[in-house]
Amino acid sequence: MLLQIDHHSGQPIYRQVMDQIRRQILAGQLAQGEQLASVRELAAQIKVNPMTISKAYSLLEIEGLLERRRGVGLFVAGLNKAQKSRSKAELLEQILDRAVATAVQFEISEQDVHELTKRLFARYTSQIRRDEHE
Amino acid sequence: MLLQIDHHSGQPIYRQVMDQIRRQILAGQLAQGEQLASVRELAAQIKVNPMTISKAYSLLEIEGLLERRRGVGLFVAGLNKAQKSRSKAELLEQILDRAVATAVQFEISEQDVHELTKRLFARYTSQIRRDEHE
Amino acid sequence: MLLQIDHHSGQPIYRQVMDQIRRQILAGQLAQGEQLASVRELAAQIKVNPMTISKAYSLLEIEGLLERRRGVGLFVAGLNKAQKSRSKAELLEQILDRAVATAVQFEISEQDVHELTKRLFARYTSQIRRDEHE
Amino acid sequence: MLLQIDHHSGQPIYRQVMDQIRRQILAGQLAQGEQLASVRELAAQIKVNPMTISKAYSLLEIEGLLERRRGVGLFVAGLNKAQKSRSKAELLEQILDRAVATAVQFEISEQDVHELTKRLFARYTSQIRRDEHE
DNA sequence: GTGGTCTAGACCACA
DNA sequence: GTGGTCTAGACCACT
Repeated sequence: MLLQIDHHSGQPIYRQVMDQIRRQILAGQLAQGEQLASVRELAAQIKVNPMTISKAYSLLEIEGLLERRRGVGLFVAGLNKAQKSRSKAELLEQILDRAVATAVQFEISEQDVHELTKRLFARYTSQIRRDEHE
Repeated sequence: MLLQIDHHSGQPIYRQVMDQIRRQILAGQLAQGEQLASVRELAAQIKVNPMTISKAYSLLEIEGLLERRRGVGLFVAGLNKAQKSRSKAELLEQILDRAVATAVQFEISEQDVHELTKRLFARYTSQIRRDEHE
Repeated sequence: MLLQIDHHSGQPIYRQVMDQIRRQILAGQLAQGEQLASVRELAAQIKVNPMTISKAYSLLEIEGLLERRRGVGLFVAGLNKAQKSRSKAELLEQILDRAVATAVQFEISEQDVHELTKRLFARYTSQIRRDEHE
Repeated sequence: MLLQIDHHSGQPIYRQVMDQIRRQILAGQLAQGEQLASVRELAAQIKVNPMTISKAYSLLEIEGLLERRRGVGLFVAGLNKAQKSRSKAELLEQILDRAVATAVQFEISEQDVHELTKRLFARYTSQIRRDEHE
């Protein structure tokens, strides 16, 4: 499990951990039933206080995304495909809505937004290609 | 000056004030040279402590968006068009980038994002039409 | 009487007025017995509230640098040469002391300070030459 | 960390704190990565309200001189040598410029300024020697 | 433990 | 009238 923590973003670390794990589960990068890294292991990896990881895991368990098996560890909970794609769509719409609202307020045209979107997609695609060739 | 404060968002009030004023300045809804509502006035309007408003104003002054005239009040600072449109574009790109990154991670196609964007724009446009007919 | 007011310096306007008049008196640019511009006149010239000028004048009167002649106006008070050159030396030493203290704290050598001083003097000298040719 | 606060200087306390910490960082007396005294600790030491210290620290963070580590404390930010010596030179030049401008206005010769500077340096040097023998 | 936010209320400086 | 500073004390979020 790869996590990127930005200590200077103002965003609490436990939230950054939660967000990234949640996204990986929705994206299928963390498969259902898969075991997560232990609190200590993950804490050591990203060099933060174990309490911080524990908090993130607990909150994800409350959300129903993780399942605790006592004495064993934490696992990715089952989530059917419909739920998953609904969650994905909702999360995307929520973020995109903020972008569109901003564009409308700034009187930036739909056309300009469309072109900017294309540019950003192209950037990610070329990024991925580079990663694959490494 | 109209501000919407959400006391339960977790986002600090002074930041909400800053964000909304910053956006209004960039959008031109607050014109250059215009005097802002006084600290006490705005504080009374949104029912918070004057210090909270004062803090928001001070930080915006440090950012260079506001200008103080001692004993008189605070005014929208001069900002040339180029700076303004650059700031607007940057803010939009920053938000849109998150949306695209999310779509890529979730393997949602550029086409789907485009259509969702269209839907969201349509929603705002009809919203504005309704507002105009009031 | 020429005054330069910087509205963005943080320094109160009435203090800027006081400092500049005090310096001009010490430098002899405002001669003993000379009449000062009236409160209204000066206020109009530098575009500030007349109360601000009035405050500056009153404080300078208390300091003994100005003399009020009722119904006539304010005049530069008498100050003997010895007092004047002592005041000048004191003011300069006070400012220079801060510079030296800073250099010592930053471990900038006396030699470097000397050379910087030379450069700054040269800058002012060429400035004055330009002014004289205008 | 030693700070001298003058409660009667007219200069706001939070600014005095900022100026002194800024100078200590530039002078290297506070090393990069070093943890600062906690808000409560420093507040107790100089007997002011914690918010006053907090304000000073926050503004220095905005300036980029300090770095926050959430739940841990504040640390001196990394600043490369070039930036540091540039900042030092700028601060010194700014102060020295005022001294030279004053001398020019008062028609005090460059030679006299030079000698005064020497005297002031000598005073600080002997001061330091005394401190070292204590 | 750390810093951040907010309040209520006081007093000051400025124009 | 304007904003700026400071206090005392509360509560919260983070590690």
